[in-house]
Amino acid sequence: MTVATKSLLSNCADCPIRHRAVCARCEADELAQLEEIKYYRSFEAGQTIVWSNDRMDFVASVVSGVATLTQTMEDGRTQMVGLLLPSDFVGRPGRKGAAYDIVATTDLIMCCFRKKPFEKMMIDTPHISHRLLEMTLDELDAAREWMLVLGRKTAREKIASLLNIVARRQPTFSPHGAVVFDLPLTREAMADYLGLTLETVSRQMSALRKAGVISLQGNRHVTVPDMARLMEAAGDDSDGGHLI
Amino acid sequence: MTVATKSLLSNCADCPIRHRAVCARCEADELAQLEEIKYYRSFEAGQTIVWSNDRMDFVASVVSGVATLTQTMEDGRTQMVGLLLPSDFVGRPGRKGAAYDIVATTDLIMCCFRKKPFEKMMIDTPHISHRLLEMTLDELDAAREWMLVLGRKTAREKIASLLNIVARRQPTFSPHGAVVFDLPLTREAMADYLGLTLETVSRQMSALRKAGVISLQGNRHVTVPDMARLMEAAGDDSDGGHLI
DNA sequence: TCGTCTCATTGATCCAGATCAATCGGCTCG
DNA sequence: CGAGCCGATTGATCTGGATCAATGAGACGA
Repeated sequence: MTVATKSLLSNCADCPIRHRAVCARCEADELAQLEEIKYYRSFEAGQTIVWSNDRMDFVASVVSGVATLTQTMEDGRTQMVGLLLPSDFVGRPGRKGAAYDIVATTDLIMCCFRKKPFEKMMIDTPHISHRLLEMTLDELDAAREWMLVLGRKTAREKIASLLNIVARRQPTFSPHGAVVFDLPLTREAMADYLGLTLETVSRQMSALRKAGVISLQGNRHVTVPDMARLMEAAGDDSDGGHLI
Repeated sequence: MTVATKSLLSNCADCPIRHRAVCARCEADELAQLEEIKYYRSFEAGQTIVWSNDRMDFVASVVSGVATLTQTMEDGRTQMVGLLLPSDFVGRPGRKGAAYDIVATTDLIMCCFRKKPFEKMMIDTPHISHRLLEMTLDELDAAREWMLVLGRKTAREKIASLLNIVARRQPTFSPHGAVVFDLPLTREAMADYLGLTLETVSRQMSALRKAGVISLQGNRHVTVPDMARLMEAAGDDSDGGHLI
C-alpha cells in the first residue's frame, strides 16, 4: 500500500512545488540531506509508474499533475483507492514493494527520494517520522470516509462527493463566490474511484448540470455556482473542519 | 479516525492478552512506564464506548470481545469502517477526538492507556512510534482492500470476503482440514460492514450454505469445509502473503 | 408454560444502476 | 479536408440488491 497525503517535506527553494513544512523545527542539515537523495522524474499521461507488487525503491511527492492508486481483480474489475494531487506524498517507508498500481492520469512530475537513505533519515530525525505518522493517519481518515461513500451513498451523492474533494484541493474562486476548477479525471477514472460505471457517471454529471448545481466548460472544466448546494447533493454532514 | 490494528505492546505478564512484541529490543523500563499508565475497562454488548467527535483521552488494545468503528449519516445510513478483534489497537495518538463511533458488539474488555503519557512515551522511545507507523500502514492497507470489496464486489463476494477475514483472525481447525469459527456479528452488523442490507446478507448466507461452501451451527458458528472454495467465492486474488 | 423480545429467514415486488448499443464531438494525422 | 480515434453522451433494456412484509426460532423473565 502507498501512503499518499499532504506534503511531507519542507519548502525547498529549488523545488518547483511548495512542500508544506514538516514542522517549525526543520533544520538546514536535514534539508541538505534531502537534497542529496532527491531527484525528479516525469511521466506522460496514461503511463504506469509502478505496478502492484513491483519492487519500489523510492518515495516521492507529486510536483505537478495527477496520479491514481488502483487495485485490479483478475477479471478486470478495478477500484481506485487513492488520488494523488500536487503536494501529495506516495510511498511506503519500511515496505519493499508497492501494493497498488500507480498510474499517471495527466502528465506528471514527481520529486523522488531514494528509499534507503530516506528511511535512514527518518530514524535520525524523529519528527519526520512523526510527521509521516500524521500523514498516514490523514490517509486512513480519507480512506475510511471513502468507505462510507462507496458503501452507502447513491450515484448522485458519490459524484457530488468527488467534485467536493477535487474542488477543495485546487480552489479557484471566480468573481461572484462561484468555484471553478479542473477535473483531472476521465469519466472512466471517476467511475473507478466511485465504484460506478462510466455511463452512470456521465448521466449523473448531466443531471447535476441540468439541475443547475454545476456547469461544464468542455469536459474537464467545472463551475460550481453554489458550493452549499453541491455539498447538500453529496449528503455531506462534514463541517469541513478537522479534529485535531 | 481511529487506528485499529495488530497489537502495539509487548507481552506483559499480568495482561490477559498476549500483546505481540513491539520489537525485540523492548526494555524493562518501557514496560514499567506502560504499567503505570495502564488500566482496564469492560463494556457490555451493544454499549457505545466512544461517540464520534467526542473527546477521547486514551488509546487502547482489545483484550477480549469485538468492537466496531462506524460512521453514520444524518439520515441514519451507517457504514462500518473497522472491526476490532482481540489484540487490535484503537486510538489516535496526536488527535484529540474520535472520528467514529466505537461500539462493543459483544461483551468487551479493553486495556487502556492514558493518552498524554502514552504520547510522551512515544516521543521518548522512537521504536514505539515506529511500530505505530507500521500498524497504521497495515490499517491503511486493510481500509483500501475494503474499498475494493465495497466498490466492486457482488453481495456473494462481499460475504465470502468477510468470512475469510474473520476466519483468518481466529483460526480453529477441526479434524479434517475444515475451518470452524465464531462469527461475532449480527446480520445487521455484517450488512453495515459490507454496504448491504441485512436481508441480502441473510439470503447470501443461506445461498452459501445451500451451495455447501459453509455450514452453520446456530447463527454464530460457521464451518468452512474447504477454504479454497470460500476464497474462490470471494473473488480473492490475494495469496495471503504480505509485502514487507 | 407462556408471552415477549430480539435476531434471522423467506417471499413478493420495485428500482437504481448495470449492461448493451448507437451516436456525437473534438482532435490528430494523412 | 476527410478518416479514424477516443472520450462522452444518450437511449433501451435488464437485473442484483433494496424495500416492504410476514413468519420462524431461540432466549429469557414472569
